[in-house]
Amino acid sequence: MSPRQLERRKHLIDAALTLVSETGVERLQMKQVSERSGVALGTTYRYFSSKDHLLAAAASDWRAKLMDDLAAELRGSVPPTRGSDRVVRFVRRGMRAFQRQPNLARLLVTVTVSTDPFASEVVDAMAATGRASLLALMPDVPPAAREVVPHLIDAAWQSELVAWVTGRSTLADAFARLEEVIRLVLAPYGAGSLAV
Amino acid sequence: MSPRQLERRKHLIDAALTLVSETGVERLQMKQVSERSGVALGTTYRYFSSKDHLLAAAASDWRAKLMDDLAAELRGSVPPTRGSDRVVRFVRRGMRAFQRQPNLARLLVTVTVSTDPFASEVVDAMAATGRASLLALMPDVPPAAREVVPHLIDAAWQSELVAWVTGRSTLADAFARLEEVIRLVLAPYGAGSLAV
DNA sequence: GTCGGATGAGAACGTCATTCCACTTCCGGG
DNA sequence: CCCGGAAGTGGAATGACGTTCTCATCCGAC
Repeated sequence: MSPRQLERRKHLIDAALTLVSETGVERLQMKQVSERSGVALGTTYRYFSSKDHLLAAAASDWRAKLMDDLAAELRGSVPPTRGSDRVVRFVRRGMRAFQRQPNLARLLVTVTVSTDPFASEVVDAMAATGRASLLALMPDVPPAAREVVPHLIDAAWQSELVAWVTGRSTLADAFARLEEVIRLVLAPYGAGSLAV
Repeated sequence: MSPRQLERRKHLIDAALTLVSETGVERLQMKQVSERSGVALGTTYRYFSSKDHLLAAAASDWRAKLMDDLAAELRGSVPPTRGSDRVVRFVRRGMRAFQRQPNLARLLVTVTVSTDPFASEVVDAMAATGRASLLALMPDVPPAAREVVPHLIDAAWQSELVAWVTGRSTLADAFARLEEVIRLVLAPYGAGSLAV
């Protein structure tokens, strides 16, 4: 892919993200994306074979930025000693980011349930990095649980995200439940850290 | 609502469920529903103000039947003593039901992420009954955890359902992970039951 | 019976995603 | 430097639906 093409691709994704964050996924039209990005509609389809494909790419892009920001943000502050606090803090910041960009949060959900194969790949990749980030925050969890626990927290997070995005719960409630889950799941491993 | 009208409503929902299970949600057309049910298209919209509304009603209906079947099925066999086994067995049967009706499972997911207000209500109600069923299977969980634990298992279940429905994992893998989650979460409360 | 709301049957409308067309513009190999 | 084909442009055309509309007919309450 030539630099020129990479740039076009980026413009498409940026335009999609801008438009989604402005008006929501459901009102996103391919024509708008093409206009806003300065790429012809037909060409758009040369880069992304379908709207779902573009949405998945855009979601992935945003999510990557988000994780970078989160990592940087956390690095800048003193980490709490207790494992569960670290995780809770991480999740709280994640939720805040969603709050700032509700339309992009909804985009994430849309892509998560998309049956487009590319979307599935992207979602898998996102889930993997998410679990890795969580795992990094819980060094005291024993090997036997290092697979399940992050998976579990990720699932709970997804679930709250969906509940919030669909208007079934407030962000505060969602976070509260999520925090409860985290504390419950990490409780058995917290003692060691406390002693440090 | 007259009996006549209740019947029409039922026909609409049945037709929707039949068509969805035959061809999948994405190919479901309102026109087909109207033809298959013998209710005029315009009338359909008098009963359900939108496709989402109809889908939500249909999903709710199916899910209710499903839960009844599950309850009956479980009642018919000897319950294992250990709490986590009971829950695992319940979830396994649930998963099998999804396997039998993948298109309806997908319908469930579709409705779960729908932003239609009626859909949200329905999803909330479904989640509540699901949690109640789970809770009934874990009598040894102490009061402090009787809210979180079912919630947690439900979230994990949702998450696996989505992963399966979108082709990100096989049903076997989904169930295996789910079982692991259940055992992990219920481990602290299992001892008492074992002793019985 | 009679009248008004409900229904049937299906045409008509409006909104997109996706594809096509007729030209330009680019770009790498000769 | 030149040329041919690939890539891009701008926008029209297509096709698929969800939703609404029309109007003739039906049904139940009075």
